[in-house]
Amino acid sequence: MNSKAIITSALPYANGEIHLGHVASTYLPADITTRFLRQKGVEVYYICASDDFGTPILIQSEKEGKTPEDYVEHWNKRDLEDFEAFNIKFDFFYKTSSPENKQFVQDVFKKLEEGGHIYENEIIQLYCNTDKKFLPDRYVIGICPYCNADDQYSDLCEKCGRVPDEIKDPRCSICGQTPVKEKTKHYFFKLKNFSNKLAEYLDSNNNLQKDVKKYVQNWIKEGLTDWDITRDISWGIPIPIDSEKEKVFYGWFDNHLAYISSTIKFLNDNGKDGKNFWNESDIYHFIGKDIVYHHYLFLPAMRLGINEEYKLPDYIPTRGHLTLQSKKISKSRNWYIGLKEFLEIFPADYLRFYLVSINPYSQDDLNFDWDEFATKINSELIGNLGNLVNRALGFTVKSFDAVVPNPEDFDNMDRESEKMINELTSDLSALMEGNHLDRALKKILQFSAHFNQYFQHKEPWKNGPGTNSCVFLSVNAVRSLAIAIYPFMPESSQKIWSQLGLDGDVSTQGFAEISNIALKQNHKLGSVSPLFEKVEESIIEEQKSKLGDHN
RNA sequence: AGCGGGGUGGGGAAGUCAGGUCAUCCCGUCGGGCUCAUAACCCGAAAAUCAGUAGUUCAAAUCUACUCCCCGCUACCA
Repeated sequence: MNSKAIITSALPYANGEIHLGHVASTYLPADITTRFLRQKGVEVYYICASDDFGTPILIQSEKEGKTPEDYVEHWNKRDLEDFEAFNIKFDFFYKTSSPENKQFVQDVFKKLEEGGHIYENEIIQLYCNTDKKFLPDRYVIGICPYCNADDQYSDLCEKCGRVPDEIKDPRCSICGQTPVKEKTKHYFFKLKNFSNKLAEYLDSNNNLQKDVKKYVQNWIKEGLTDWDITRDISWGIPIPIDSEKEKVFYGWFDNHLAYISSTIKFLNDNGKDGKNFWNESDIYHFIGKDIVYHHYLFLPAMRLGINEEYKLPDYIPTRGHLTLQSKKISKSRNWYIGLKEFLEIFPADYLRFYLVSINPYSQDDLNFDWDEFATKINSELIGNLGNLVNRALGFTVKSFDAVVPNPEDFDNMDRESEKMINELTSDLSALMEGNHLDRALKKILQFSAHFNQYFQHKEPWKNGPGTNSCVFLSVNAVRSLAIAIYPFMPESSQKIWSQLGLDGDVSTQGFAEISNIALKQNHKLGSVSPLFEKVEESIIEEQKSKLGDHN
């Protein structure tokens, strides 16, 4: 394992709030991985930024009568607040509209141009004579050529989900007039040039998921198309060519470069050589499956195009989309749960626990189900893990005056339990390093279940022989759990830590401490109380009834 | 259409890449126990020809071929 790592997650588009789907696939897995690597002693930084540019933001800000600057500033702040409430802890949350990113993007463009990877081409684009501007993407609405739904964007039909090649009956989304076709000069990135090198990169990187790799390799085999990287709008990073004042870069040209520019700024501000650090680190980009194309092809191609001045990704953990009650999340149909709204009802750790437990390391979609959420929280988190913590510590308080007893000679069952503690570190490490967060969490529950059984068999409340050993090992198992669940549920982890009577921040404990039997006789526990409150069915029913139309 | 992923006891999932140690986990049902613990927890039982067919093999949920059925992606989006 590399001693340095940079972790990023897909940049939230600054035009709406963070919802459950966002955090499930990218921000939460990335946050957990960051916390885990830090426990392993890796110098790791989790960097993110808001994605500020593009047509949808420009249009929306115009509608709301705001400048795009103010508009994205608002969402940048709000998103960060929501992330923090969910204990997604970035080391730095910046923005693609930062001066550093502007500079960086323009530099990269120039280098690509010098390298012969950029060319100009005239394309035909719709132009509105009333508004005197070109109309890319969402500036044009019309009839979807596939399903004939009216009032759809030219770059996306929300009815059927497809991307029209050419929309029927095009209209300007600002004034409703029919636009005309005009020629305009655009810049293209020669993605084709990189087919071989991309194939090599994908082949040689064994950390990438096999299924995603296959999928991308097929695209390469079918032949890549060069990529239009400019737009005729005012909101974006200007093209660094004097005669092109009216053009900006397409959002997907500039946004992922903010991974690098934000990291460099953060590290340089903290007295490190950002570029060196980047190149010495393992680079992780956590994404959802919808942006595989950009991260497995555009992003590496652009880094290859500037001679790998910044190293290519080592890991691109890609996860599926979240459905809600088995249906696609949709804001317009009110089939949607905002992160903020959720956290007003349930603790962050409940959501973190549930989302991880249903989220495999694959592109498979996962489903948020309210009933399943309640069951998993009540029976697995509370009935199994919470119960063990509470019964082991509570019993020690009641029967041993909160003091850890001196163990007697271990019998077979004690030794087996001791072994479980000894092996938990390596069992979990293997799973977490392989990004199998769901399996690691299951392993933790298995561990906890074992100690529930052990406690039951030993019947320490009867105060027979072996009671001291049982209490001794159980309390130490709780300590192991506290450290092990830290990446997943940092708040609960810290609570257990305090209940154990341990000082300081549990996050400073190294991962190997999980297997250390560190609480010796005479250690005094803190004050003990149940960690979790059960999820009430009535609240679940209330939440379910909020979804969907209420006309 | 192409590509990708699936079909495992009543429900939801794991296991499939490296075939045997495997039929596992959670919920539910039934019976028992315990009383330290948030009506928790522990033990046990019923219930699956692991979609179907054919094959490879000493051995297949796992590999191969074909068939049926689901879902996702195809360059906007986590």
